[in-house]
Amino acid sequence: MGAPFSHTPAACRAREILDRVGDKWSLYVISQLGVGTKRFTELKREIDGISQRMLTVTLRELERDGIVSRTMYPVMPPRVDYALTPLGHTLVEAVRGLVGWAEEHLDEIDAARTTYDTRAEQVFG
Amino acid sequence: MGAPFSHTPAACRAREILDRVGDKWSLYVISQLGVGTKRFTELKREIDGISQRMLTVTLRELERDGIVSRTMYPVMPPRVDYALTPLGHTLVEAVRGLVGWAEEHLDEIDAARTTYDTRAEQVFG
DNA sequence: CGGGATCCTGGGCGATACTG
DNA sequence: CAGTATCGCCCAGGATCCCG
Repeated sequence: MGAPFSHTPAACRAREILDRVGDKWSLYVISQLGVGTKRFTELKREIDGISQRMLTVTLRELERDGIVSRTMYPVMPPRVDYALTPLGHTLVEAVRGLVGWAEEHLDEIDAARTTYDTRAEQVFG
Repeated sequence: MGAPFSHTPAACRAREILDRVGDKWSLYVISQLGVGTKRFTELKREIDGISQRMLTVTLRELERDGIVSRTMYPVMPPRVDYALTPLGHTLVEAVRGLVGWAEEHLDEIDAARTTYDTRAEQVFG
């Protein structure tokens, strides 16, 4: 106790996964694949605002990390299925904790922001 | 069940906190403050590689979000203490889950990367 | 000591066009 | 359908200087 997550070393580990999951799109992709196996276009349609480029890049990254599996069918037109690996599923579980925290405390954060901004507004013109 | 974190809406919530915690320095600052109250220079010394600018920016952001408290003493030379708020402490708890996942699975990720890169190396020259 | 103000650069990301 | 390739923008964040 005392030390939160034994600070420096553990914080580094945490940052490593934040670098994998904390980018703009990874979490959305992981979230969608948590529902079940999906095809490329399906993901593109469901993840609002993502470009085909970023979907490809994100999927490659996640595949490289062993979080997402890619299954290609040699047919015309091409068909590729994406799914979470077992490792990917454990990640979803881990992230669930953060989501819970978010749902529980996001209002407090918004309130704190409003308070902070209002105070700043009063101090200056 | 089935849906991991009821995908879209919850994934958005998760991204909101990832935007707060997932930047380059926030987690390090939070981690250090989890140990106890610290002064500006103390944090700067303990967080390797952070610039005074980014420490200031990060602290302001966390203060605005109600995660960090700032106490100023009107003395010369100035003295400012930073500490986690109660909300900040709950965040540390939530992040602990991710840290645990990191410690447990980071080796698997590294292995997956090596495998992936090796395979790519064999396919191309 | 604890910052602000400025300037500058890298690379993350979007837009667009082309392919098997 | 499922990508790859190219270009270019933007801004997070580093470096530097100054100030109460």
